[in-house]
Amino acid sequence: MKKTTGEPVYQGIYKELRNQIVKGELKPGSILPSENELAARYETTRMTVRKSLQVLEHSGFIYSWPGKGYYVSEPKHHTFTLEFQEDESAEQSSFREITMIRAGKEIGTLLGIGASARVWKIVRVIYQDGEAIAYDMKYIPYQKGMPTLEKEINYAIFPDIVSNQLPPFAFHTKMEIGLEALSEEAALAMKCSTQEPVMVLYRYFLDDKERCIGYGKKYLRKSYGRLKAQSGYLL
Amino acid sequence: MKKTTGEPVYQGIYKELRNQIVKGELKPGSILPSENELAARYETTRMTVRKSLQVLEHSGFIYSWPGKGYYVSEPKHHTFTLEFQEDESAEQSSFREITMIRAGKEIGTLLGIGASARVWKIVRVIYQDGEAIAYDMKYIPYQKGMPTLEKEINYAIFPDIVSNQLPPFAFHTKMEIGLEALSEEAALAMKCSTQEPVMVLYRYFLDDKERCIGYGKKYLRKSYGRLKAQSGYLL
DNA sequence: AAGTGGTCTAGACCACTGA
DNA sequence: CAGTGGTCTAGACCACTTG
Repeated sequence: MKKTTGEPVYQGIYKELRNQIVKGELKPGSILPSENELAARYETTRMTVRKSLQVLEHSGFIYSWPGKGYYVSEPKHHTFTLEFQEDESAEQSSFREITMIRAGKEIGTLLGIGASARVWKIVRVIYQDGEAIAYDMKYIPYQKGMPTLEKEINYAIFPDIVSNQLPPFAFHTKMEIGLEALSEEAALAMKCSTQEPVMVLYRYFLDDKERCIGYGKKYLRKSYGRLKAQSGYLL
Repeated sequence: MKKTTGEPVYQGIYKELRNQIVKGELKPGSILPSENELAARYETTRMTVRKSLQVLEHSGFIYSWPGKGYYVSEPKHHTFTLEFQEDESAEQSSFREITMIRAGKEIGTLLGIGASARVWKIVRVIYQDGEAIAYDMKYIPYQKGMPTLEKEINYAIFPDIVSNQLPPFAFHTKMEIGLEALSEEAALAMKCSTQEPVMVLYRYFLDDKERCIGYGKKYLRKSYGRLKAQSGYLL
């Protein structure tokens, strides 16, 4: 293929194939031309064609079946991406409180420790325009040799706290979104009526062996707004 | 590098580098050895090393800066993946109703059509163990030449409906998760008390020009359970 | 047996970054 | 300037699928 512009050859091939898929000329399940045929058609080599196909594969448009060929994928319209940043803009407007408590049965079970084990409890109230919109609770098992948590807690973003104990790529998070009534404790701190319905974000920080090393629960009042998620393909 | 097992060379290199990152020996922001140095160290070629690095890059562990080198990324602990399947298991237990209505102001605005335009409204109640757990509403602009929707509606999964009009890769979805009180209409159909708090999933089906071609609203009662999301890295 | 994708080699030229 | 990653070539051998 002639290089008429500064655009890499493989990107041109990628775009042509992608457009055929997006337009529906190549439907899910149908097979693509083979690497050799594409290489011949575009007057280039297999490796360059493979680069195009790998980009298509990563973008979710196609998959390969060794010995057979490349096929157009079924689009994953059920997979969403949700960005959840922890109160980055709310630093000043959030009030915090740190206490050391006994885990208790519920938290102890979640964290895989005894009910009488010591646990840091970190509480924040998130305000917006002078109104309390969320109530955040974090639970972290206490360990000897832990850095003075009170000092570090200024950066009470969850991943950062956990990162003090584990390398940052050594853990992952599971999140659940549910519905509850506001607890008395939270209602009191937010100065609103108890039993008010709220969305709840449950967060589990897990190490590589799926052991829970941190648990968070966050009440979101209606005024917090909606959580947003996206599904789709990069065009 | 000697091939002692059937494992590809690039996978071995990938795993070694990945383990160093996961263990924290290579921290976010630090630079990796250059392609040439890795090629020499593993007694292979640049192209093979590049394959390893590309896998690492796709997995989110590193990024490249042309002219400088490869660097360890900051882990994205704030990006979650949420799978939301539409009631696939509930086929038999869901009741449906299809009507054609005038869009009205709210729906008309969302769909970018006039308030008096015709719109299909598709309603389903989702049951589980004899109890209504969710109430689903979908709105789709009526168009001439549309296939008989009543017939197609047996497959009333949203992406499939939209696919009748557009190729399956030509649209994407935005979703929002919020909190509301149950509408009278929904409470009536589900035989529960009106004003009951529920989670709400708002879904917007958008074409490549961000025009809304379908809108959905789904009430989830507490008994529906929690939505689940994950963030993390493949090890 | 012929065709497919998966892996790998040993070069090449380019644009870019930093000393 | 030397070093880096980005692109590209023209081959090669392998395991797998299909007729």
